[in-house]
Amino acid sequence: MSDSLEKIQPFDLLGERVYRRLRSHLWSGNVRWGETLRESVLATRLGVSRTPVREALTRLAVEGFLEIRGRSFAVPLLSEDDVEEIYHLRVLLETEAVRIAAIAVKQKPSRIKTVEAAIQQAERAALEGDSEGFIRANHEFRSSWLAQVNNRRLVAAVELYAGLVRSLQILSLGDKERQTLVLEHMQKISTNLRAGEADNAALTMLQYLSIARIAMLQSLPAAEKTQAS
Amino acid sequence: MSDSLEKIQPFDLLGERVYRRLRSHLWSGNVRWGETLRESVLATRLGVSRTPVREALTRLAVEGFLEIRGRSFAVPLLSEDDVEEIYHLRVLLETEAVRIAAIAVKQKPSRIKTVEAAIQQAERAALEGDSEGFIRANHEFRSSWLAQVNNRRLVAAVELYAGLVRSLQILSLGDKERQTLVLEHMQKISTNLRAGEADNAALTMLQYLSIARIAMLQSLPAAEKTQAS
DNA sequence: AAGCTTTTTTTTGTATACAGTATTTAAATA
DNA sequence: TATTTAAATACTGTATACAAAAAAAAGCTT
Repeated sequence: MSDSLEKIQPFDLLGERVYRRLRSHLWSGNVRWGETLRESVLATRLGVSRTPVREALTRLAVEGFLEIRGRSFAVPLLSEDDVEEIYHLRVLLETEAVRIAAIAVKQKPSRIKTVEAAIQQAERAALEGDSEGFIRANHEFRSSWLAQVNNRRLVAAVELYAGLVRSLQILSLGDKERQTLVLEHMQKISTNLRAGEADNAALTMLQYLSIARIAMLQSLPAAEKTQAS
Repeated sequence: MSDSLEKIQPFDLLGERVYRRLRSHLWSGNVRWGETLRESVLATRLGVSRTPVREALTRLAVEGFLEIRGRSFAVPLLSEDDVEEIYHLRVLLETEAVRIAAIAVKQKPSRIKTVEAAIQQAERAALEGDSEGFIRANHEFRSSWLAQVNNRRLVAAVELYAGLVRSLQILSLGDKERQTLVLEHMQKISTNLRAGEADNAALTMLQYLSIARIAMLQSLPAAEKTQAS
């Protein structure tokens, strides 16, 4: 499978590395929602100049991880409406994507292996009370079935909208009961995939996302009512 | 409706203006597919420095209007697979979006007016043999029904993927017969919307996109087979 | 002349400089 | 003391400088 003489890839540029660092920083949840970012602060803390920071911020803003407030970039404060919008899209995209994955697994059953590995990882994390590990496994689970989807743009879109609520997952997936519920759905989806039941997989995904949506809404930061004068 | 004392908006920054100019340049079709762009050339021609050009290129790349080839930005060469990917997504997103629009029109029928205006514009352009005007009207038509969709992210996604094939439309929508076919579907969708028939609107949209997909595939630039060594 | 080195040129990636704008702080007036 | 005005500060937007990398050109060898 792997080509020992594949093209050697140039090491990551600063702009790329800053982008990834900032994105995972946003995902980490250690940010104040609504906070406005100062380029020079980030640049200093990351030990680079403002140029690659600015590039990273631009990319993050285009993707929706940041918003433009006035002339600066800010961490968006997700409202209920935002969560509704995102979950509407997630249902649309992920039910379709998982359908495609089910068909792919049907054609070559061995493809289910990575999915099952991710579930085992999640089971272990849930048992050990390792919330961070559970979130990682959850992400691994999504990657594993998405790997069976041959539409790269669809995959990118799924990952994008899932990523937009990632910081809320930390609040939502810390709960033990919720972990069990999520785990059950992961297992059910895996079963559907293994059986090649595209429609069932889509249905289970819908159910999962409905639960996740409610969890997200509950763990939403209290929206400060800003009044226009 | 309009507030005479609404917030005065700052004039567009260079980065924004360059972004729009480059995007419409890409849409214009006056570009060589696969061509690799040189920042300094663009900067000189636009009379600005490389900085805002770079910002615009970054944004365009994130959105998929450009691709990163090595260290530079390049105009992507759309393959058959790309068109299939994009149309798969367009069907998914636009059938759902038009459903929502139909419900919105049902609740307030006057909302159909802008849609009908766009169709009239298209009819006039088709009659006068004004291809450019027809493409504009086609775009106007999409904007008008999208304005009834209250999910901003869904709207943005629809516009994004529609935009990715815009340069191909020039080749595809120049044809007189095709214009008639497209016009018929626009009218049918409008009728469905006016009647508040969400499912029918979605179905008509699917039919329209199926036709458009084939047209796009036919007007695809001959793919030069690049062989890896 | 074909292929390999070496040199030159071009182009990008990042840092920095600087001007204009927004924001904060301080001063002044009522 | 509250409010307005003025001064100072900080931050962004854009241009430019410079170094490293890539590409192109020239020279050498066989």
